[in-house]
Amino acid sequence: MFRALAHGIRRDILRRTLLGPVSVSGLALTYAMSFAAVQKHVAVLEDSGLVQKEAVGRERFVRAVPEEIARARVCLEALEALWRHRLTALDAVLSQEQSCP
Amino acid sequence: MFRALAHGIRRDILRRTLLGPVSVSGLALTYAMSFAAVQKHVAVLEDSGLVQKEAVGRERFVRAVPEEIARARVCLEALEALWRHRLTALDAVLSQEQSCP
DNA sequence: CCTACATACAACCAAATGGTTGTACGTGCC
DNA sequence: GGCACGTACAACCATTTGGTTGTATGTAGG
Repeated sequence: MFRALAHGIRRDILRRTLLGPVSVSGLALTYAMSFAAVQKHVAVLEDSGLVQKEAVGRERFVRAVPEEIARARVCLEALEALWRHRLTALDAVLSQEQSCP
Repeated sequence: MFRALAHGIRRDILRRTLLGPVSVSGLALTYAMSFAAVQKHVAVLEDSGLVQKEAVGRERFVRAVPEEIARARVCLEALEALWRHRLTALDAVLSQEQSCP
């Protein structure tokens, strides 16, 4: 999932599909690459769950799944929490030392 | 930077170095891979700014830079904010329609 | 029915990634 | 000094990634 976020084009696709469903070709005409390349990026995003496709006629509309983005954010928050926990543990040690003259 | 987070081993190194500085060899003996491979993962983390190395004698202690992790989190929060903004924009449109009988 | 379009998918290619081993260098210790 | 250890770095290899083009399929519209 972080792998899917690791590419600028894919983060941009995510931004655009967060604002509302966009067809794959609608996405493709913005980027200086082939339609098939954009299709692959969408596929990577879809595999990671960050995006879903919905068929309407002959078009596939791509829309972001904000819950999955939240999962990534929560993962980073857990890392930061680890850091804060380490700080409070350090505080505990220091206050112990203070209580030992 | 998301590229650096995209590998499980690197996220694990990040977790461990958040709790306190660890030498590269200290990190290496936990993983079922060569020392050089772990060295490369640390280098990727260092290039992305998520981690810093400090020389003490012949050892290099690796410690996480929580501010950089926060930057990644903030980036995801911005995406989620985009989503919420889209919702409020939709609300605005709907309430406008309600006000047009 | 035929054409045009949106998509899917396979085959191919160059470059990046993730791993290995081997070698060299600096440092701590006997 | 000499040895062991921790690290750096280069060379090499397999696999993955990111892109291309070409071909096939389904659907909308005249």
